[in-house]
Amino acid sequence: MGLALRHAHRWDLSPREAAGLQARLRPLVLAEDALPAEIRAVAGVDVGFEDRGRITRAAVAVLDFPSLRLIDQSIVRQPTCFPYIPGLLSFRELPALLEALERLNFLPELILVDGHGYAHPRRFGIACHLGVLTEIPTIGVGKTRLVGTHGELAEERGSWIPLIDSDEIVGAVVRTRRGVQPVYVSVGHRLSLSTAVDWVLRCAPRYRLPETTRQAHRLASD
DNA sequence: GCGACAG
DNA sequence: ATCTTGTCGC
Repeated sequence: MGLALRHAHRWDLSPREAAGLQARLRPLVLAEDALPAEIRAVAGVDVGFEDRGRITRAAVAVLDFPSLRLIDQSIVRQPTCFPYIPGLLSFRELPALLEALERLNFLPELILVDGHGYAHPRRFGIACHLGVLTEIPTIGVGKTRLVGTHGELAEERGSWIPLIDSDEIVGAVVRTRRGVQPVYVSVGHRLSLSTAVDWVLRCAPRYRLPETTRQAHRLASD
């Protein structure tokens, strides 16, 4: 309860129609800080698959901030409705994820998504899509690159450099832990890139991936 | 036509 | 994402 979809739409679209919808929703993304003054709960969302991909399992882990203790969770299983197509990930994972969010007892003020946000071919990755539909601030945290190039990143935790695509800064390559591969951070909705990087570092005090993502992944996997 | 390609 | 054993390093 409490979750009101601002721009709900149909999900039974062809890949071509899906790409067109992304272009239509893209202008709704706000890449400026518009978060609540106090953030008490941060959530991580992730999706796993069963039965060789026929079943989609979406999970949401809500953590108290700054303790990062799990305070609420939700797991939803649904028949998979869309194939995996690079650039159209949200049409495969969001239906189940939105259902999981609706079943939450406590809504978070910020969501870290497993996948890119603005660092996307049409600047509308799954983090942007989820943010625009729910109006909850979101951050895209990818484990691998979808678009863009970047230079050498310093080794120390906390260092970051811009991710550039078509002469535009679309995200940041962030070192959340020394000696491990960086993560790709980008704006989802209602915050700036630097604020997004700050929150990812605050939520990933020890491991490569944010605690939010780790918890959600655990729920969506085993 | 030849690669690249989130999860 | 998922299918899968051992292995290198702190």
